[in-house]
Amino acid sequence: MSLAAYNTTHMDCAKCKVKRRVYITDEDPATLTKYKTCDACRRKNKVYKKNQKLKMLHKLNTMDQLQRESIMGPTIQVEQNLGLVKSVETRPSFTSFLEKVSHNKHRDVISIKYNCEVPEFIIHRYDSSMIISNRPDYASVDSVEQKVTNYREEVKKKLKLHYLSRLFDILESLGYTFKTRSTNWKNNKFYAQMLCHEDVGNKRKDFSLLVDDTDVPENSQERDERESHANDNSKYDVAQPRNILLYPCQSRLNYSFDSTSGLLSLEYSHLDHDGLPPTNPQDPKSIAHPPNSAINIASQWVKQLQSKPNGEQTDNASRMKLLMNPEQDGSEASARKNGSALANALNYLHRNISSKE
DNA sequence: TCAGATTGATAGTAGAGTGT
DNA sequence: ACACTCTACTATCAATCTGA
Repeated sequence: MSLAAYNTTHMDCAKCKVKRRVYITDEDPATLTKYKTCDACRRKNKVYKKNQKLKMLHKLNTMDQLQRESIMGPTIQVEQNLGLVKSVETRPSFTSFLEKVSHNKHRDVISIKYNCEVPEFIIHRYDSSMIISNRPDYASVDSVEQKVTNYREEVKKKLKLHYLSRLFDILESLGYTFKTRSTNWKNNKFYAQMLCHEDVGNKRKDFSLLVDDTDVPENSQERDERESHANDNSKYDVAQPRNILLYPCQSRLNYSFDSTSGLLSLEYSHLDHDGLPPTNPQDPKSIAHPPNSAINIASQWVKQLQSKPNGEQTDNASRMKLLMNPEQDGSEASARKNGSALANALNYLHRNISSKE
């Protein structure tokens, strides 16, 4: 489209109704077709939205502060700094983060966080233009890739050396070992996830839990077949029990590093093993998955569906009713079993909530 | 068995559009 | 000016795969 064509447009701004013209009401010709409002109106709206957001955040911050004060009394001034985000300098030190982790010896630790800007003398910032522009003419794409790979290796090494090793040392003294679950680079950011070595969530999900042990097939041929498969591990790839106890400790150690800004953030959660029921390492089915885990919920559903006596027909409505209210299935033993499981789960939940208050 | 990579899902956020 | 919805994008997390 020519400039003249743009200037003869009859499109009005949906907000201020001014006739829109390229380079007059709209700097970029593309915005004429992309948006229904002119640059000025969009700018104005953007400023307004930003102010609204700040107001809202300030309001929430004030409400949160009042709420906390009503419960715990006035807190120290640093916490209620008007700036919504604490500056890096006023944030808690890494040592105080480690100190909070150290409490995990006798307490559950839920979602404690640490953020900091890693000094440039520890990890230099990633700058793709530097890598490419400094590339000698003879350099191949491979060598650029190699530089990126080297940089990433360096990041991991330095994070480990300056931060993670200190954290692992504390965890080791508590008797906990965290292993890497996954790592991932995305848009110059490094994400990593670690889990407690003894966390049941760490282990392969055993979907045989969905079928109760007691559900041995009546049919002897079917039963023999199942037993023969039970010994055929290579075929069914069943997780072998190892000689360690497992706990539903809901562990979580996530950290990320922004290689352009140098920002490091860590988040740690882990339930104290002493307060958790250990599982029998010889029996994979004894693994106590957390009550709200998908596998437990699914398992409960399957059990409920299977709990009806053989041959008894149930329509969809009554089956759904049964799922919504499992205690009414008429089977006393089943009700007692499920009831106690539910009660245990609720007690466990309340114990955790009250321990955090 | 493990670390690391890949890929997909999802929650959160910013910005545009529109009506009052 | 304000409130609301919708959409696109981003950050983060989780599942799965692969190679050592």
